[in-house]
Amino acid sequence: MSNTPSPPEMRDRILQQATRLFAQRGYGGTSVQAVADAVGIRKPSLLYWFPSKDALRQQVVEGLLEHWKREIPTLMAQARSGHDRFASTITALVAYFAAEPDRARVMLREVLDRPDATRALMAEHLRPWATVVTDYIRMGQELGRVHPDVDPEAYVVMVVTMVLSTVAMGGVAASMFDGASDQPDPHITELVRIARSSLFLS
Amino acid sequence: MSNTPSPPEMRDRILQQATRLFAQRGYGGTSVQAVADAVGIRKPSLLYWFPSKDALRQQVVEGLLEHWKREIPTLMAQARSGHDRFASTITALVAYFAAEPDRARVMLREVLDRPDATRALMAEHLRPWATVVTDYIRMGQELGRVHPDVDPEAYVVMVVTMVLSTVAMGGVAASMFDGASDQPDPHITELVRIARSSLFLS
DNA sequence: CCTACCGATCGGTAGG
DNA sequence: CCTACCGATCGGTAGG
Repeated sequence: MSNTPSPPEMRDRILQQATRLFAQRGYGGTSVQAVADAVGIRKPSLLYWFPSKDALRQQVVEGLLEHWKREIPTLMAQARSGHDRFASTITALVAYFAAEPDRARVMLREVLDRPDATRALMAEHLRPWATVVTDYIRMGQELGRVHPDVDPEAYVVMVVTMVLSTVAMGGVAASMFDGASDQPDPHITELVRIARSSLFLS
Repeated sequence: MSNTPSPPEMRDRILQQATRLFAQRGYGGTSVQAVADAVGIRKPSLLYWFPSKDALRQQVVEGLLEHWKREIPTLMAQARSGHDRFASTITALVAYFAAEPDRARVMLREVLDRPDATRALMAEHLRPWATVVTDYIRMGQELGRVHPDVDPEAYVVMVVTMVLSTVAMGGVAASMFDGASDQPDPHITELVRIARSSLFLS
């Protein structure tokens, strides 16, 4: 009788296109009309599923964090001990983000646009996992495997910042040396090396 | 006879306010009207000094890069040899950016908004200095003072990324652990430690 | 540097 | 999910 698709499908399609456009042009640079066009519906139809542009933004961000909350445990499970485990886990983490750079871009933009609110949201969703890592680092310090002068909290923040930024900028300064922006691997390799080498002793 | 101030003054006032607003709200989220209001002039007056919003953006970015081009040599001169020199230089570098975070924020946003054009611009302005650092690293490797598996180019990119992002996000995840966002020092301290410890041997 | 003004687009609502 | 429509604001121009 009605042409209205099942709610979850259309909501997801809208969120998907909104994420893509927010990532590329930013929230302020993206009109509701542009998102509607990308989905293939009229603007008022979009505003039926999301009552306002700001509500759409909130849902996009909330969706990102829920997504990570769901996926991180799998990545975390790999890292239990030693250098190799650590390196492979952080590699997996970077690869995971690198596979969908738009999520990292939206998150970075969100931090720039609304620092306080975004910090609060990230804290709420990610703190449990951050705590697991900092506990692991402190244990490593007691065992004499991790540099004693590592600040566990600050270290985690810096690594997250590096991963997010590197993925989001997609090898920004790759062409600081040559014009090739299609091969981000050397930077990711170096990122992993830096993270590992600045953490463990020996 | 005329109320028109000397060109450089008004241009600078406009660029200053535009930098502040672009940093806070992004280019797409900032109207020409908002910049004019901040300066205290009418919109058409702003468009007399800068022919379009896009021209204003270009001048803001160009101004940032020229500014850094002028200041970096001073910071660079400190680092000639050894761990201490390196640490103090990178600390000075971070402190320099941290003192005016809006510049870092605009640059980060610019990379997100227009990746290719921004990479080209950064390359043009910063490549000479990047080369100095990579040469220094390679020399250190030959002398056995720097980790042999450091990728000099990628290392520089990663450190620049870390510095820019950390300053721009102003301790994003500071409140991933507690609510205090007014004390970015531990992150910067850790940043310097990571950069140093992942570069030098011993 | 200002007043006056432009067409286009903005986010959003009415009503079905 | 659509058509029709709203006031407000957008970047920009004319002309002085």
